[in-house]
Amino acid sequence: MAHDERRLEVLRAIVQDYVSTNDPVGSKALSERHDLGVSPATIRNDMAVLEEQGYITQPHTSAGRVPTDKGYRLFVDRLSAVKPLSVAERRAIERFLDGAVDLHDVLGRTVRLLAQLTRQVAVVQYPTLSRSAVRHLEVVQVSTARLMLVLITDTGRVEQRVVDCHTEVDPDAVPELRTLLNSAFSGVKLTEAGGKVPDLLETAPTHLRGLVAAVSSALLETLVEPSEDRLVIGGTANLARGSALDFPGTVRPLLEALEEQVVVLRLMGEVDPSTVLVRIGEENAHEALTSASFVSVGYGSSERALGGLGIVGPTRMDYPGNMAAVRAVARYVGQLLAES
Amino acid sequence: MAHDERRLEVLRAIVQDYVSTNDPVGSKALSERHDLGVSPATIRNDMAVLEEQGYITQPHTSAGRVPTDKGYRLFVDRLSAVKPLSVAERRAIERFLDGAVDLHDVLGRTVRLLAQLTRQVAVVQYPTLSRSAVRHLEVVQVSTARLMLVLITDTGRVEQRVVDCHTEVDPDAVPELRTLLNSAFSGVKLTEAGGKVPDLLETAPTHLRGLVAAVSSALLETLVEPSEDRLVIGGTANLARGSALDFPGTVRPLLEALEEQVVVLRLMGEVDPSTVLVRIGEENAHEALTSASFVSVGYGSSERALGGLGIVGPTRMDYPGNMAAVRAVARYVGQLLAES
DNA sequence: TGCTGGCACTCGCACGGACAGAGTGCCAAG
DNA sequence: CTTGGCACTCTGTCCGTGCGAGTGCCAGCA
Repeated sequence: MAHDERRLEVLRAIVQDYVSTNDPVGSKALSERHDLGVSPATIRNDMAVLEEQGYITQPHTSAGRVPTDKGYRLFVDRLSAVKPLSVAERRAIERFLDGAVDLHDVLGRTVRLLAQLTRQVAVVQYPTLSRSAVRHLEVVQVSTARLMLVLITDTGRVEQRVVDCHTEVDPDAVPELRTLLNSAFSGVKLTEAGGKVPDLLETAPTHLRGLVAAVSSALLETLVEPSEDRLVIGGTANLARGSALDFPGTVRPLLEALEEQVVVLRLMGEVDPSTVLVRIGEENAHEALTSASFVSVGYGSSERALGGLGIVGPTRMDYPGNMAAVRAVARYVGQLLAES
Repeated sequence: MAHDERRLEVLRAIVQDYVSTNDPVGSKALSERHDLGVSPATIRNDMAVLEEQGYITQPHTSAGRVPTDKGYRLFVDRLSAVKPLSVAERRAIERFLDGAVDLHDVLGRTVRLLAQLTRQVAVVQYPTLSRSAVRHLEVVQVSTARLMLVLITDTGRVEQRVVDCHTEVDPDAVPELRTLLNSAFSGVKLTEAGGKVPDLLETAPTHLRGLVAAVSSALLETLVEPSEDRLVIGGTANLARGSALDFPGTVRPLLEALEEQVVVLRLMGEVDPSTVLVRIGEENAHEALTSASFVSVGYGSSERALGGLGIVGPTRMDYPGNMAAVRAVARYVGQLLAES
C-alpha cells in the first residue's frame, strides 16, 4: 500500500533530519527538505499516525517530532541501507592500524580510530581468554617462594600472575616445571585446560607435584576472574559534545557505567563477527544506558570470534554510518590479528 | 607583623570557604563563619589589599571574592597543614589494595581507590621501563619468520613485542637464543641494555647473530617508544559533577588531554616519592589544563621512583586532603610493589 | 595608626508579562 | 485521500523591575 510506504518514508526523513540537525522536525521543514510529493498537511496526518504507533513523539505541544527508541529501531531494521565507507575512511583505517607493534598497540589504535571515525565513545575488548588457546607458558621465579606465571595466548595476549607456593622453590625445578607445563598445555584451548590438570598431576614427577598444582590452579583462576576480560575505552571526550542536548542531566552515570567495565562486557557478551548488533536506548538493560545506543560487532575470523568492539553514543546518532564504521574496523582488526 | 598575618588568615579562610561552598565569599559571611576577631569592614580592607596583590579576585562587582591561582599557590605553600587521613580512609586503602593478583590489578585498584578517595580524576603511571631492570626475557616463535619477545621487569611489568626476522627461524634455535639473551640481560637495567648489545653480538655463535640483532633492536625500541609509558586513568565521571561551575564551558578539552596520555606523562615526568607536587591552573603548561590542578607524587622506594600517580581536578579543590590521599596511596603502592 | 559603623552605589539575578514564532489538530472543500 | 486555511497552544526570548549581596569610602573613635 502506497499509504504505509509513504509513512515509513516520513519516518526515515524524520530520523535523518533529526540526527543531522538535532532539532525536533516539523511538517513544514520536512516537506521542504525532502521530496515527498505531498503537502505539509498530509505529512501531519502521517505524523499523527506514527505518533500513535509509538515511532515518534513530541517533546511538547508546539514542537516538532522526535523519533522514539521504537522509531530508531524500525529505522535501523528496515529503513537504512548500509552506508559504504568513503575512500578517505578506508584509507584512515589502514593508515591508523598498520605499524602496530603488539596487541596492546593494535587495540589502542583501534579504539582511537573508532572514536575518531564515529565521533562517539569507542570500546574494544581484548581477545577473550576463554576463546583462546595457550601458545606458551613461562615460569619465572620472583622470590624464594613465589613464581610468576606468564601466559601467552595464540591471540597475542599476555597475562601474568604471581603464584605464592608457600614453600621454598628450588630454582632448578623451574625449567623442568616450564617444560612440563608447556608440553601439557601448549596448543590447548583455555576452556579445556581444566580437564588436563588431573592427568598432568598424575604423570608429573613427585617432587614437582606441589608446584604443578599451585601453578595450574593459578592458571585456571585467571580464566575465572571477572577481570580476565579487559577493555579499552576511548573518545569519552565525545560525550561532552552535545551533552545537554543528548543526555538528560549529565553524562555522569554513563561515564560511571563505562568505567564499570563489567557493564560493557555484559553488553559485549553475545557479539558475532557476521552481524552488527544495535541496542537502542531502553533496549539496554543497564539504567545508565537507557538514553544511549550501543553498536557492536565481533572481530576475528568467521569461525571464531576473538572479542568484540563497538561504540556508545546518544540514541540520536548516525546509525548507518556508525554501523559501517564499526563493521569495517572489526574486519580489519580481525585480519590483523589473524596474521600474527 | 600582626597585620600581614591576619591578611593571610583571611586568605586561608577565603580558600577554605570557597572550596567547601563553591560560592564567592563576602566579608560578612567570612566574619560570621570564622573567628577573625575583627569586623567585616576591616576584612574588606584586607581583601582589597589581597586583591591588589593578585591573590583573590571578584567575578563581578557585587560578588564576593574567589581565590586566584596565585592565591591557591600561597595557600598550598604556606597556609595548609597536611591533613592526616581518617582511620576509615586508611582502612579503605588497605582493603582496596590487598588481594591484588598482578601489576595490572594493583594499578587498576589504585586508580579506582584514588578516584574514590579524592572524588577527582585519578591517574596512575605504570612503572617506567627506563627505571626498571630485566628480570627475564622470553622468546616464543609465532610463525616461521616471526618471534614474540616478552620482557618481564623486576617491577612486575610484562611487555610484549613481535619481531619480524625476515628469514625463516629454526625452531631449535629459539631455546638457545633464550638462554643467550637471559644470561646477557638478566638483572641489567634497561637503560644500560644498549651497552651490552655489541658485546653480545660478538660472543654469540654465528648462526644466532642475525636473530640476536633483530631481537635486541626490538628490545631497545620498546624503550624508546613513547607508548612505553603506560597510564591508567579512572574517575573521569567525577569531572561531570560540578562541571559548569568548575570548568569554563565544557570538560571536553580536559578529557581530550587526558586521553592524549602524552600530556599527562609529561606532567608526571619529574615525580619524586618524597615530595607531593602541586600544579595549579596556569602553572600547567598545557592549555586544556589551565583551569585544572594536578597533584602528583612518585611511588616506589625512596632510592628509586618506579613511576608516578596523582589526581586532576578543578583548581577549586581540597588541596590538603587530596595531597594527603595521594601521598598515602603512593606509599602503600610503593610498599606493595617492593614486596613482589 | 588602625579599627569600626554607616551609607551610597553597583551589579547580577530572579520574577513576571508581553510577544513572536513554530507547529499542531481539525475541518471543509476539492 | 489530499489540501489549504484557521484557530490554538506552547516555548523561548526580551525587557523592565525589585531585591539582595557585597563593595568602597568616609568620618569618628581608641
